[in-house]
Amino acid sequence: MSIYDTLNSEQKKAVLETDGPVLILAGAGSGKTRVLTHRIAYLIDECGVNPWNILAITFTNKAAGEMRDRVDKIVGFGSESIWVATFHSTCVRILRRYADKIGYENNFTIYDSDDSKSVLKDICKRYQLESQQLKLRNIQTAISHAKDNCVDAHEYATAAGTEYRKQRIAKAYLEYESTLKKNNAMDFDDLLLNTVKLFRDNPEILKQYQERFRYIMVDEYQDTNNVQFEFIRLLADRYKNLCVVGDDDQSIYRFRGANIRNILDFEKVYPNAFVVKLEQNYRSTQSILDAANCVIKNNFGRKEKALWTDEGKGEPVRFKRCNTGPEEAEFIASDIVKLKKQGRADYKDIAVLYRTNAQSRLIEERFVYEGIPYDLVGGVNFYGRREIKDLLAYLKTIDSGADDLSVRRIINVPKRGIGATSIEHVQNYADKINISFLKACEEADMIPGLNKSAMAKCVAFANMIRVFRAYEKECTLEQLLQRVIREINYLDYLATIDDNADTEDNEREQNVDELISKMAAYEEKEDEPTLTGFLEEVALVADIDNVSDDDDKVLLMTLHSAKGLEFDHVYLAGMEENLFPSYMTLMNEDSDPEGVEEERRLAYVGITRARKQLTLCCAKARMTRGQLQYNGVSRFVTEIPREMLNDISVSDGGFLFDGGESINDDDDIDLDTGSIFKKKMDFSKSTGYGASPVAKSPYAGTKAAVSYSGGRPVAKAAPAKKRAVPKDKPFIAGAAATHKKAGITGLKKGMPGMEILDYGVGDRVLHVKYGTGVVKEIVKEPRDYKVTVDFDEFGQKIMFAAFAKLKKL
DNA sequence: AAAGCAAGCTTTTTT
DNA sequence: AGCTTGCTTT
Repeated sequence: MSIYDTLNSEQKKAVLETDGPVLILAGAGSGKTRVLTHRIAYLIDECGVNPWNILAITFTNKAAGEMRDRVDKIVGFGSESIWVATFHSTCVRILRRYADKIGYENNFTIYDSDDSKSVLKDICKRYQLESQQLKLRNIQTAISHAKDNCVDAHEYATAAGTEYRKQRIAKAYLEYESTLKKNNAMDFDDLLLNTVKLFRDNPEILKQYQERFRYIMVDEYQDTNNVQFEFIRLLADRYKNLCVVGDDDQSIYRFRGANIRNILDFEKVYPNAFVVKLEQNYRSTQSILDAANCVIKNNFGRKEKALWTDEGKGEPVRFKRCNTGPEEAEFIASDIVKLKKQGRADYKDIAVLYRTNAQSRLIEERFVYEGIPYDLVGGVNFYGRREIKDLLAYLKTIDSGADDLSVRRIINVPKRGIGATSIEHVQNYADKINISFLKACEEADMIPGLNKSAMAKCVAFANMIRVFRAYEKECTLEQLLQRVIREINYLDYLATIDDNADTEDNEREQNVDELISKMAAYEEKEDEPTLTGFLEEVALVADIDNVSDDDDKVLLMTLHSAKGLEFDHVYLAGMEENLFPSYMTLMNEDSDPEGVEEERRLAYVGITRARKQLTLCCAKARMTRGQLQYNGVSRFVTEIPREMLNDISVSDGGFLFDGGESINDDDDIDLDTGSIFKKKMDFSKSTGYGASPVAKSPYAGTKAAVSYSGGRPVAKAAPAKKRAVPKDKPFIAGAAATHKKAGITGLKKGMPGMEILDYGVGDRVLHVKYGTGVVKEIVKEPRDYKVTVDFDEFGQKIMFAAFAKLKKL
């Protein structure tokens, strides 16, 4: 008996069909990872394929790591030379070798979407590209989609033709591209697009990789976009041993450019493709699968399939409609407490899934209140935090210095008295002679318009970076980071930036510590740790990558993040029309019916995460963006026949939800379970948890709870006690603040003060920024003169004489 | 230069 | 509602 005998017949077919294109349509929970790993083992052990020739691509590092572990377990020898990686890291590895072939340096930096955004913002400002109809956000997604479709800036500009909107996007795109190139930086989309470019322009390099990767496997194929498709197509073009695994019903990343046609049309692109359907589910009970099937069958144009299981019916799917959002959270929390008490589940067997990150707050608050330990996935990314971005910018600058964005981020952080005006001068100079911002700082004494002290500060900054670079050569990465933090007094700086000094700064400090440990961990595990390598790793992690099931905690996350995971008990929160499906998709339903279909697939993903018990929850009324909204029950609930649901909305049973109908203000609702009127009152007072110690400041409590422990960027439920100890700290901080304030005012006294003005009403004056204008009015104030000037170009401005520094003409 | 304040936007999802 | 942003104020 071989390991392959444990597979079912369809799985076995998928494993044994090793050559040529293969499409595995793998329903949720049908054991696709198992198939993939066995397939790899089969290739190596039975077909004599060199592990070196195998490439397996996934979407997340977490998935890659899991696959790697499982492959290691069943492949006898050489499993370490199998290339298992995400799309992005695969491309980075290729580009680190060959970026110079397409006009980059090989040590390019990687921009996350925040970085792209700030670059674009500068551009939009400079060229006045933003408007009511065309917002920064639109431009950013337009560019991203263009890249997803392999359209570069020039092609986009050509295609834009006379269309004004597109012309402006094209302008932004062109500028954006040249800025990134100048900064030797690539964004996420570039990693793919540039690799494809590299392959297209350099057939010999492509051939080399084609020869290397003779057997290619792609997981989650339904979520590939067009560049990813092209990347794979090119790689597989020589041997065509391409095996893709996916489920069209789980395609949920269209907004990110994923093209569901890639999987639906696979057989058109590869007419001789071997197709296998895996429909037997090894995860969930039949009740859960029935619910999933009922929902997903409402989609059109899908590949027909239906999940089934050998296991029994199990418990029926539960449905609970609460009055309000907080009540929904309360229900979920108390239900979990019950599960735990009855010994039916550990915390780690439970997940709460929702459509939008904003929904996590209420649930978190309630969890803190009930003392339920939880991990929060997503939300504000660890690497998106200010203090982390600052330090990474230092590291990036030390590593390369070509990236102006990073240099400009830190040149005045902590404050060095280099203000916006000075930065502008330096930038202008750099632009003029086409050098980097950092280089311009080095030769700041050559910069016209820059005053003496600013010059000195810029040069000092450049020197400091030089010193840091020397450190890099002589000490470990961790020591380097520690030294940087110490020498720029970063922790002192952090203490000054948050005004609510009690918890915030402490949290930032913890994040800094966390970054240090991540650096240390990286150094530990890597054979040849480099700064570039660390920055790269950091740039390509997703929040979900850091989730491990070692901790006994309930997981809170969006439905998107949950793809690929499974739990005994799953709560789907916020099953309401306008929330899920979101009002955005409902608004565009007529013009874009695909949107709702994608939401339905998302519902399908959510439902099929559950192994034993699924609970669908919603609220009749909910606070959304500061407004009370009444939502009907989500269609994804009503698509499941009532008799298949156990409605527990009223504890004594018998109450059935009323269709998808929404309720109005003056509808009388459930006066027996607490009237909606009363709940409305609750909304006005924070979030309605009365006088509990946590409720005193529910949000602050939650924030404090979001800490970074155990090496992962996830929140954990913090005990509510935290407040008591640092009680005297705000006092000290407050005292310090007072001193500082006094210091500033003291300084102020010695400042310009009341000078005698050399101009009067009616005179023409010159302002450094606003140019020329006419003085309209001068009002004497206790400290200074308030001068009103009508500028020729900027209109009327009121300013203080001491700061305006007007010159009489 | 930096603090303080009003305005507007957001969040649907993220490698 | 909460957060970021830009403008005003000192």
